[in-house]
Amino acid sequence: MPQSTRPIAAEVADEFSRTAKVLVRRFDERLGEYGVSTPRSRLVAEIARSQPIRLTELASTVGIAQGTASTLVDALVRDGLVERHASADDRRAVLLRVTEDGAALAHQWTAAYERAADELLRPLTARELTTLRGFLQRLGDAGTETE
Amino acid sequence: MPQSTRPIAAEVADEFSRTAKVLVRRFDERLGEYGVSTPRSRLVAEIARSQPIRLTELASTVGIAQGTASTLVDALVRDGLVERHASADDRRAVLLRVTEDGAALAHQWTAAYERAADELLRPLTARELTTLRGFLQRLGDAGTETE
DNA sequence: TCAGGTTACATAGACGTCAATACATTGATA
DNA sequence: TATCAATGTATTGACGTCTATGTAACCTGA
Repeated sequence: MPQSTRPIAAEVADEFSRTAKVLVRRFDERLGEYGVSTPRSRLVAEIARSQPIRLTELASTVGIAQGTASTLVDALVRDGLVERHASADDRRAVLLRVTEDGAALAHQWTAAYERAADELLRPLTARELTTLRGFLQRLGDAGTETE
Repeated sequence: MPQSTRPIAAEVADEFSRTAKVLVRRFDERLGEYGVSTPRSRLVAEIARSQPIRLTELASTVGIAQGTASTLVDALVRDGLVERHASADDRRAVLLRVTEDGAALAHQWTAAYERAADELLRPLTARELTTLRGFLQRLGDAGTETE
């Protein structure tokens, strides 16, 4: 009966894609109650945590392309949550900071993000979460290394 | 030293998002060599595997919204890889089948997809992959259940 | 038989994302 | 100092994705 000739790796890839989409959707639902999308929330949180931070560093920390970060930050600046400052050292660089409004919202959104994470990942025990984090890091790092 | 006041769940959520993006990107690179995107490849493969299949069923199997599936299938039909047939039973329904060309490409793309999966998931052992699959299923299923 | 709710699909508009490109600045080298 | 490659951002065009909505067909109960 089991015609599972489908390789385990392919199955995991399928499942990964599925689960990633489901989780993204649920995160967006949770954060949507606060009137913010997940990407915006993550960007503001990261800027608040590491300010002042360069655009490129922000992009790589959050794991998005530099161009994407540029566009998203643009919207945050338009909304008055983030400010761009020229760097004194390097006039090409842009240093990002949150505004007062941005800081307040960042605080609120970070809490909401953490609650959502806690809730959505509840099916796994703390021990399993640690294992999962290890798996994810190994998968994400492979190929990024010194090769 | 460790100021890891950041909850483990939030860290895992961050890492999940990061890794998902990295993997998606790498899959696209691999499959791009065959002139196809990952979503297109997965759709054609699933249609080939389960034909004739309804649009809605296809969408839920692959884990995308029905409207998205509709748009993507549209492109596949335009490219002559997939055909839409009216269902005899239910005139609202659309039954999807691959064309001869589609079947040939599906075969090739499925192989490429499986090779890519095997390669990208190589950092984990077979045993770990099984564990990971279980984690993913539990995360994805939670909330979808009989509640 | 027909009215109203449900289901299947298509379409529209918005968003996040990427790669590729353009531009300004920097740094290293001749 | 003049030049040229490398670096930091912004912009552009394409794609996959979602939700919300529209339309047609189905089904059920009076």
